Formats: sequence, structure tokens, C-alpha cells
Amino acid sequence: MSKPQSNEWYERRRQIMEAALPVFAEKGFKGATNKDIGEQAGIAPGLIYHYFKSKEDLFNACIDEFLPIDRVRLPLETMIDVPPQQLLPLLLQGLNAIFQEPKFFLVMRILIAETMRTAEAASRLNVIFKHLVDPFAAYLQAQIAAGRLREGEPVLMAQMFLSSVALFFIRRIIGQDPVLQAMDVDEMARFVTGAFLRAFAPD
Amino acid sequence: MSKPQSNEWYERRRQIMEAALPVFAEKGFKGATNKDIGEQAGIAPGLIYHYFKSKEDLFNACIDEFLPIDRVRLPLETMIDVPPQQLLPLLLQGLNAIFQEPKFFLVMRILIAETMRTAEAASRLNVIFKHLVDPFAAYLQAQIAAGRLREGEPVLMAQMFLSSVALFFIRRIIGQDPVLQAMDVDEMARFVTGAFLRAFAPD
Amino acid sequence: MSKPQSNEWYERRRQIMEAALPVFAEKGFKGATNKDIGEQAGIAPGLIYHYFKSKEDLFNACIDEFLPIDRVRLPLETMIDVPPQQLLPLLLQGLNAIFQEPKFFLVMRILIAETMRTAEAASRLNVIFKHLVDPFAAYLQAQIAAGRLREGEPVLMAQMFLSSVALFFIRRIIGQDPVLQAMDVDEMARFVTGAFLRAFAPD
Amino acid sequence: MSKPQSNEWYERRRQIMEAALPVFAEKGFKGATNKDIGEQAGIAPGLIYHYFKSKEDLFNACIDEFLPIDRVRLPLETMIDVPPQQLLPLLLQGLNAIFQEPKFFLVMRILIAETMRTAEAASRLNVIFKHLVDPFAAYLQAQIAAGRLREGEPVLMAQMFLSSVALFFIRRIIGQDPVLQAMDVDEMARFVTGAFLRAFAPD
DNA sequence: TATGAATGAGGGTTCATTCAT
DNA sequence: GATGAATGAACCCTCATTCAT
Repeated sequence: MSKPQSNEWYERRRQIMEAALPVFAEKGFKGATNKDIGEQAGIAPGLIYHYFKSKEDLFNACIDEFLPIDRVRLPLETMIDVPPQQLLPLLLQGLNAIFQEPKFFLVMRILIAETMRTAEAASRLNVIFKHLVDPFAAYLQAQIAAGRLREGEPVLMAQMFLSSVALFFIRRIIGQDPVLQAMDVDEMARFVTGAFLRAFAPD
Repeated sequence: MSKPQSNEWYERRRQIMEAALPVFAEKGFKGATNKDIGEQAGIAPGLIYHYFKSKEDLFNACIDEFLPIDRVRLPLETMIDVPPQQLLPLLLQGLNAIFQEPKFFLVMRILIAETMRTAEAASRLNVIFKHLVDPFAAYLQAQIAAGRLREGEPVLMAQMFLSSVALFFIRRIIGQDPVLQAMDVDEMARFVTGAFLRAFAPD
Repeated sequence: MSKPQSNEWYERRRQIMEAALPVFAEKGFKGATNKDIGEQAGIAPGLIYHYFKSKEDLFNACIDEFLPIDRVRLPLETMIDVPPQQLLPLLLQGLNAIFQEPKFFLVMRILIAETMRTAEAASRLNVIFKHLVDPFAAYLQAQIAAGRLREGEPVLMAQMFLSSVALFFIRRIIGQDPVLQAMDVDEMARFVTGAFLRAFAPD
Repeated sequence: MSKPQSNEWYERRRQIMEAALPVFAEKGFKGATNKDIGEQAGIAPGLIYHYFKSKEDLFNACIDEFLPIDRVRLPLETMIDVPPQQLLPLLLQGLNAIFQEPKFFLVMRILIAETMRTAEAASRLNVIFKHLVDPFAAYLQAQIAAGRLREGEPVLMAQMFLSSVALFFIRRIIGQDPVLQAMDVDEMARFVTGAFLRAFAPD
């Protein structure tokens, strides 16, 4: 597997990963069997081992392949001149869009579940959150400097805002919380945005 | 198991559940073996079947037994006269204390992990959150009525506030996020409380 | 498996080893399946893992248990006063008896076969041969000192004598060589003894 | 495969056998995989089946191809006039040379290992030994007739002499016995030759 | 001729569950 | 009640063999 491989090889490999992802999400690493994955992918279970060293290798490859690190990073550094009143709704729309993506959804299910038992998965999830928080904190920092927001610790502001939003989406979409599903996303967005702006408006 | 049982029987049963809880938390339902649990409980694996129908029965019994529904319910209905400036820090202290409890910690790990794959676990987690949100929303409603907070949807206010705090604790304690572990809980509490009060101060 | 076990446990364990030995001898380590061994022992294949860590562990345990190191060691150190004319036939009778033992036969088959591919098995076989050669060489040394044999290197004498005899037995019993099977053991013994005594008679 | 094939076909076939031989010797029939053999031969595993019916067919072809029957036959029938004092060292040199040949070494490893479990391999080894013993016994018979050796059974003489020498080489080269590896081949040859000549000198 | 993807049978191993003791 | 030997199903994985290309 160290030799370079043909395009078809990579396509097939990716096809297996795409089939495995929902199986891992639904049943977990231990609960997912190669038989399940093979059926989902339309191949014999043994074929997995032409493309991956082991079930664990396939699992890690799935996460690496579909890990939403880049998807999650919004181009906030180019939007420093956009005032918070406009940017916050955009940010929320972006997050909402990401959470609607089927693969993001699946990888998050897998990562959150595994985070509960392996430090490795926890670390990956922490990295993802950091990729989300850091650019936003930098944006907030710039807004504070520009006098558009009150003085304060931008990292805490970012953590607080993103935490409440992220858990809203997680509980709504993954946790299937009926209370949150009954809520309108736009209404929530307006509410959270308004609260944030009042909380951190300049004195 | 339908006949009434002696006290010793129930004690033994509970002892097994207490031993099983950390094993399930660490290894997950599929990863935990009856041998593991038996060793942890100091009994032979076969004995589990005198107290539980199956491994799954034991698992569900563990969650039911240690589900932190009651622990999570703060007596907010008796504290309607306490102003938010005082109550919010108390609430955060209470939540912090709950998250420090070993069994709460373990059950949450299990429930969050299972939530990612079974609707049943998700539902249980939603109930827990509801038990947290509803009394707080009622409290906020009362504060609004008393003119201590601005007009607004109290359920949204409660969701937002508790979401950001809950995810802070989850990521800090279960997810072992180094960024959050470096933060001081009291500082976070002051920050979140201050932001909330500014956001929802009466006009 | 580190805890002390009951007698029954050791008996069962030994029973499995006794059943496994002929299977390993007939089919080799890789060729022998747990199903074969289980059938031979009258148990389910999975039960092997209550008594042994793995198939390899069982294999090594078989060899250690039935390795003929002690059987092979004749009490030559107490027979220094017996002249070679009497001792050599006794030695050959002893070797012949050992080679007739079913378990010796089986272990030798296994060890010789494995010697062809693993250094570990080769080493065990070398140790066995050394246990055979060294006491005999010491005996010969004493005979030379007593003037009953001519001067010469006793280790070479022992190696030469035992090699020709050992290969005779191996080819006859394990290799099923029809030429050697047609020979009479006693005749061979007289022949070899006579040749040895003439070759190493004192000048 | 019944049709006559081109020279290239036979060359390719032989190339595969040459590659397979060391793989079979090192890992045994079951342990050697077609992938191993293909890599060693620089071909894809599937190609083996253009030249051989099965892995077993390849295995047998390897042994037949490289079986050292002819290599082992020394032209003793032309050397009847050479006295034993000269011929025995020549014989030992010849055997030593044969055992040094890589392919002889490999085939012997395979055959000895398989001899331990299949009558077919045992039979082949017996034939090889017979091809070694018979001409030597004929030579000894002639020497006895010529009065250069004492009366006696020449087949036994040959068996005894060749057995001790063969096991010396096998244990030294295949079994990697450190005691024998420390010995000098020439010294061993002189020792064995001297002993033989004294044992069977005319009265 | 040659490749290597694909299959499927079967291997070693684990483990929930049962049951004689 | 309590044990742990015993089972059997199902797991992950390997690999000889086939076959479309």
C-alpha cells in the first residue's frame, strides 16, 4: 500500500469509506461488522483488506477523509470589516449549512461517541472546535479594537457563543430533541445574535 | 425475577451495577465484557444472570439506576424571589458540582455515546436536558413578569444559557479539552453571568 | 492464568495437550486447526482458550510438556565401571525403547519439522542432542582414562556413534524407510557396537 | 498444459519454481503464500496459475525439479580401484560440497519437514538415501572382495558411515547446532575416516 | 501473456449465555 | 446463591483461486 496506486484504486477505496461511514455512525466501531460494511458497499467483506490494513485502519481513514476541519473554517479573516450585526447571522447560516451536510453529521456522530472512550477521538474533536473558535476570536478581537464591541476576553466570547449554538445544532440534529426541532432556526439565530450584541455592545 | 426479593438480593444487584457503570463508561456497551464486569464486582461472570436477564438488561438497569434526573433538578421553584444576579452564580455552582460527581460523569459518558446511535438514549438525554431547562425557564418567566429581566422567550433564554454552560463542562471534563481545562471555572461563571445579565436586562 | 488452579483444571489442560500432540505431529502447526484439536479432545474449539492463550501457546505447552529431555538422559554417570562392551548394547536398548514411546515419537516429528523453519525449534532439538551426547562423552572420557579405549576426542566419538544410531531410528521409525525396517535392531546394535569397539580399542 | 509449450514458457515456469523454493523452505507449504512467491518471482500471484494447476502443483514441481537425486550420486562405480584410504575423504568432500549447495539445502529442508507428515515426502527422502547408500555399498562390497576390508555386511557399513556423516551435516547446516558449527569439517572427516578404517580393516 | 481486483471458504479468537456442580 | 467450565455463534482476517481486463 506504499506504492502509488491507480485512480480506480483510490476511487474504490473512497467508495468503501463512503459506505462504511454511515455504518460506523449507526453502530459504532465495535458494533459495525465487516459484513455490514461489505453489504453497504456492495462488496465481499474480504475485499476491505485489499484497501485497508484492518477494520481500524478503515475507521481512521474514514474519519481523516471526512473530518470536517476545512469545511468548518469560515473565511473570517477576510471579513473583518463586516460589522457583527451582519456577520453573526452569516456565521450561523454557515454553521447551519455545515450541520445539514450528511457526512459532517455522520462524522460528528462517530467522533462524539468515540470521544466518550478514547482520548484520540477527543483530541480530534477538540481540534475541530479550536479551528472554529480561533478565527472567530480573532475577528472579535478586531471588532473590539475597532470599538464595535466592548472590552473583554474574545476567546471567552467566542467559546460562549459557539458553544451554545453548537449544542443547539447537535441536540437538534443528532440528538433529535423534539423541543429544539420545533424551534425555527432563523428565530434562534435572531435571538442569539441579539443577545450577543446586547451583551457585548460598547458601553 | 418477578417474585419479591430480599434486601440482600437488591444490595447485591446494586453492587453489580455500581461495578458495571465505570466499565460501560470506559469501554462502551459492546466493549465491556461480562468478565470485566465480574472482575470489577468481585464475582463470577455467570452470577450476573441471577440478577439480570442479559448484559443489555444490566446496561439499561445501570442507566436507570444512576440516571441523574433528580440530581439535576435544582429547587428553582422555591427561589423565585432571588434575583438573577445572585441566582445565576448559584446555578452554575450547582451544575459544576453535579459534573464533578463521579457517577454523573460516568452516566453522561455512556448516554452521550449511546445517543449517537440509539434513539432511546437520545430521548433519555433530551429528558435530562428538559428537566434542567424547564424549571430555569419558569424562573426566568417569573423574573420577566417581575420586571427584573426584559421581555423575551424564556425557553430560548434558558436553552442558550444552559447550552453554553453544559458544553463548557462536557468539553472540559469529558472531552478533556486543554483549552477549557486551562480556564478558571469562576472566571467563566462571572463572564457568562455578566453577559447574560447585560443581554437580558430590562430596557 | 496466573492464579493457582485446581487439579481438575490441570488434568483438563493436559488432556487437551495429549489430544493436540498427534494433531500437530500429523499436520504441523499451521495445518492443525482448532477444530481438529477440539474434535480429537472431544471439546468445542473455543474451550481451548480457557486453558491456553492461543494456539501457539498450546503448541509450546505441548512441546514443553512432552519434550523428552529427561527421558533421553541415561544414568551413565553411575555406570562408569561398566565396560563399553556391556554398556553400548544397553545404551542402544535404551535409545530403542525411547524411540518406541508414542509421545517421544510425536514430539520428535514436530520438532524436526519445525526445526526446518524456526530457530527456536532447532535450538530445542540441539539441546536434546546435547543432553544425549554430553553424558556419553563423559563416560567415554572416563573409559579412555581407564585405558579401556584408545586416546581420542570423546565428544567426536560420542557424536559419531549417536548420530549414526539416531538417524537409523529416525529413518526407520519416523521416515518409515523400508530398507531399515527390514533390518533387525539387535543385528544393527551388534554391528555398530562391534565397529565402535574395534575402531576405538586401545592400541 | 498438455500442449507442447515454447522455450520461454518453460523458462518462466522454472523461474517461478526457483523463486518459490526458498519461500517454501522458509515458511513451509502452508505458511508460504502465493503473494510471497509472486513477490519473490517478480510476478503477480495470479500468473502462477498459468504455469501450475495449484499451489500444491507448484510445490511438487519444485521438489521434482530440484530434487538432488542426481547430484547425490557420486561416480563410485568407476572408482573401484581407489583404496578406501583415499576414497573416503573424497566421498566426504563430495557430500560436504553437496550440502553447501543452496538448492540442495533448501530442498532438504522442505523434504525433511514434509517427511514428518506425509508418506510421500518420506518416500522421496528414502529414495535419495538409497541412491547414496547403494553405490557406496557396492564399492565396499568390491573392497571386501579385493581383501582391502574385512568381511561384513556392506549395506550396514554404508548405512552406518553415511548416517553419521549425514546427520552431522544436517545438524550443522540446517539445524544450526552451535556445537557442530564449532567443529572443523576436515577434522571430523579425518576422525570418521580413521575410525571407519580401523573398524573395518582386514583381520 | 499478465495483472490484480474480487470472491468465498475457512482459519483463530472472543464472548454472551447456559448449566452441572 | 455462586462458580467457572463449556458451548456456539459470530467476529476479524487470510488467502487460494478465478476472471475481467
